[in-house]
Order: sequence, then structure tokens, then C-alpha cells
Amino acid sequence: MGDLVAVPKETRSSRPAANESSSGFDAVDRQLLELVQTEGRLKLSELGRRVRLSPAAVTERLRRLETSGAITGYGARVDPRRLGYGIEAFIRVNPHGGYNLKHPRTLELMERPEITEVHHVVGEDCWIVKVAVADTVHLEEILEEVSALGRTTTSIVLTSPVRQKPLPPVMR
Amino acid sequence: MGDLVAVPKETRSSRPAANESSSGFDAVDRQLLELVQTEGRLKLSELGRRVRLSPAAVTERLRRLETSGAITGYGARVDPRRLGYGIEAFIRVNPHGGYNLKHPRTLELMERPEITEVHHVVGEDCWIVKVAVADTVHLEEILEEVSALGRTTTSIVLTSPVRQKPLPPVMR
DNA sequence: CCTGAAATAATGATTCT
DNA sequence: AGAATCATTATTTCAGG
Repeated sequence: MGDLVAVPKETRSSRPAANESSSGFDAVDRQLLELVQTEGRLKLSELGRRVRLSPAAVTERLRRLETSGAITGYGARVDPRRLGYGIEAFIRVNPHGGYNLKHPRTLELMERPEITEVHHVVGEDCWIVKVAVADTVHLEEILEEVSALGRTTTSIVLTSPVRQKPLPPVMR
Repeated sequence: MGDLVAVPKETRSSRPAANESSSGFDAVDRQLLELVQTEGRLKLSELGRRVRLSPAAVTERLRRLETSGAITGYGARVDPRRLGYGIEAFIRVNPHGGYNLKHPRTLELMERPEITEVHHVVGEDCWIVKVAVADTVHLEEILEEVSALGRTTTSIVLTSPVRQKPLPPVMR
């Protein structure tokens, strides 16, 4: 098995001049980044087979990607619905008055497990908060708390046709 | 090493009546779900040490969580900026006319690596699209394409104080 | 569902190219 | 940077409670 995502031998010289971006990622890095983003528990030996490198070389490559900060960690993806969260929603917040993200009230709110993402943004609103809740009653409860921070606009997720696609390094 | 997240022996009987939710996750499942969401490359043996179970038992538990669909996969987390994406943004879209997500034009657009998430929502808008782009020129390019689908409202991400927190199963 | 033991496979350290 | 070797650990499978 394997050989699904292979690269021609020619592009794998130890000094890959062609096919390497100025950002310091060569073709093998690209492959590894894609592989670990989609199948994060692959063995080093299996990764080695796929990119045609020894396990030791893959270890070294991944270590570099990790210490350089390109790879920030690994995690299981879960299905919120299977964990009992029937509703996901985006809540946009326009703070009134002097609230900011450092406020104790805000920090405490962000601790709640239902708050899965918080983004500070510029544009029509100030924050975009993503939540996972069990049901509409639960949503109402969270919404009341978030409303303390500002005027909210809520969008309930029906489906997510694209979820966390592997991100390739930019070509340039 | 280890013993960071341990559970008292009493809660680990083979038929855990107390402390188990009706959703079918007991205390050990909870711990495993948290551990694999935050440190997805932990060895089965290490997971076993943390939850005080044999590696074989952990294998079996994870297999069940995977086949039941609670765990949908594993992946590396990456830092978009380190991959050359200087800007992340949310683009809300209000389609004009008869566009929908099945439209070939839309499907093609969603293939682009810059489009990292697409959510079909109800509320003020129809879709919420998350993008990662190299710079403002790149953003303009994507925005032009997305604008073909409907009226857009863009929010550029400054910082993300909460990103992909581990989601615990709901208690009930 | 779990443990324990035994066979197989993966990993990490070292050395060499 | 990568390969090859070898000592150490991890994983898988299966018998049994």
C-alpha cells in the first residue's frame, strides 16, 4: 500500500533549487504538510513511504516544521453533533462602551467550552464568536451572556460544506 | 512521566453507572477526547498512562470513538502566517438571484485552497466564508470572485484569542 | 471491557556518506 | 540533509477473566 502522494525523484535532490518557494518549503515539505493536516496520526514510517524518504529524514523535517512554527500542534477532529451539540452558530458582537477582550468579564466568558472560537476583527463588527450549543435553550443562555458585551447578530449554521481544508504553503 | 490528567480508580469500573452521561461517554472517554483534541499525536501507551488504562484498552476506546463518528479524523494545526498567508478574513455572502451551493461556479470556487471554511447559515446572511490570503492584493482577487455569488461583507481578522478549543461532550 | 503476554513494527540515537 | 544500523519502545493480537 501507499505511493498515493509521491513526488518524482528528480525534485528531491538535497539542494532543491527548482520547485522550491522563497518561503523555504520544498516539494517534500508541501507533501508532508498536506499529509499531516489530513491524516495527523500517520506513522513516521508511513509518511516516509509516501514521500519516499527514510523515517529518520521525516522526523527531522517535521521537527523543523514544528520548531519553525509552521506546524503548531496536532489534534483530533470531532463531530460536535455526536458530542451532543445540536447547533453551531456565529455570533457577531459590536461592543458598547469601553469593553475590550482583556476585561475579566470577557475572559471568563471565553473560558466556557461552548465558545469554540473568538476572532477580533475589523469591518462591520468587532468580534466574531463561534459557539456550539446543545439546543435553542442553550443558545439563548449563551446569547444572553454574550449580549452583555455588546449588540449581537447571530447566524445559525445549517451545514458546513467546507471545514478545515488542508492549507498549502503559498506559492511565490 | 504523566499522571497529569488522572481519574480516581473508583470511577473506572467496567460498568460505570455513576458519572456516565446518557450520551454514552464515560469519564475515560471524556479524558481521551480532551487529550487527543489537544495532543493528537500522543502514543497509545502514553494515553494509557494518562488515563490509567492499558494501551490495548485505549486502542479499543479510540476505535469506538472513531467508528461511532465522534472522532472524525486527526490533523496537524498550522499557522497560516508561517505558510505565507498574512491575512485571514470572514466574508459573509448574500446571494443574488438563484445561486446555491450546488452551482458549478460555486463548487469550483470552494475548491480554491484560500477558501478554508464555508458555512451555510440562516440569519442576516446566507453563507459565511473564511479565507486565508497572502496580502490585500490577494484578498481583492478572492473578493472579486466571491462577489460574483452575491453581495459581500468582509471582516479582516486581527487576532484570534480563542482558536479551536477542545470540545467536551455535553453533560446531561 | 479489561488485562497480560508475545510477536511485529516503529522510533530515536549514532555514525557514516 | 539523508541513509543505515541497532537498542529501546510502542502497537497489535489474542487468550482469558
